[in-house]
Amino acid sequence: MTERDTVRTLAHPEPDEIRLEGVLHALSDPVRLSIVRDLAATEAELSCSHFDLPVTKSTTTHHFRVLRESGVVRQTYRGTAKMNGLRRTELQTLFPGLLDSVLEAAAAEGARLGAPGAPLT
Amino acid sequence: MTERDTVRTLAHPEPDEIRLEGVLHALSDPVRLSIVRDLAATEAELSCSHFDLPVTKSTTTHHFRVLRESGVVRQTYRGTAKMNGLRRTELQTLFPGLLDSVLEAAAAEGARLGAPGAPLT
DNA sequence: CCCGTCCTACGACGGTTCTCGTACGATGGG
DNA sequence: CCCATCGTACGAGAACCGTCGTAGGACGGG
Repeated sequence: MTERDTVRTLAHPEPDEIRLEGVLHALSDPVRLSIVRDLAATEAELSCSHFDLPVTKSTTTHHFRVLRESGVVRQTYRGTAKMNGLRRTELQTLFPGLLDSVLEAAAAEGARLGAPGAPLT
Repeated sequence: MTERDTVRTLAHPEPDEIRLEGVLHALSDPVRLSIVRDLAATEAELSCSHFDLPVTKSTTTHHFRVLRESGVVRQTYRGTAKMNGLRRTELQTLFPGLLDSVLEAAAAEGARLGAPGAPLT
């Protein structure tokens, strides 16, 4: 990394090109929201293939592209793998508290729907 | 209001039927986000015709229905007019802080895009 | 009772999205 | 050098979305 990513770079929107509507739309799909939640659960970057999604690889590529083009995630190549990281800082600067609220809301809904017993441990 | 809305009732989702994805999707359209912002700017309920939207009445009806069916607004008839109010309490209970974050983000983006000079007065 | 206003229903259209399968390029290990 | 792995590109189809126009129903005022 750091300087070894000269080849195969990917286009990302600048902070001032990130649109709230685009971010909300990106997060309004269950598959993509699940990706973002997994990404938010760790500080590390995760490869596309790390995710266990109920769609094919083609569709996975599509969803990651939507997330990247809306400015939610940053993607960098690492050998054959493509690593994904949340653009926390930019999003926090543009829309303070928004990402956290959505993640908390997703967690709340997940607990409400998938675990009525509320597993705390 | 209070008890005069016996006729012509509209179907609204219960709090436990409101889905985060649905709310985010409802808010990801510029017209609908504009409606929600206007609604949030006042405590009063507003009629559909009060809004000055760049679409026809048919489309306006469609957008209000999306907002109602996703659980974002509550609609009640008042004579020939249909009044619209944000479901602040339910949303705050289900997804604490989410609505506020989105509204702040929309305001921030509006200031960033529409008013680079930042009109404060 | 009639009419104007407000909103809805229905049908339609064009565009976008989500999904897939298959075929293809890029990288790194043996 | 070959091959396995990872991701992409390119169709392609089904579904959905945003938009409109027209026609029609409900309400309130004169």
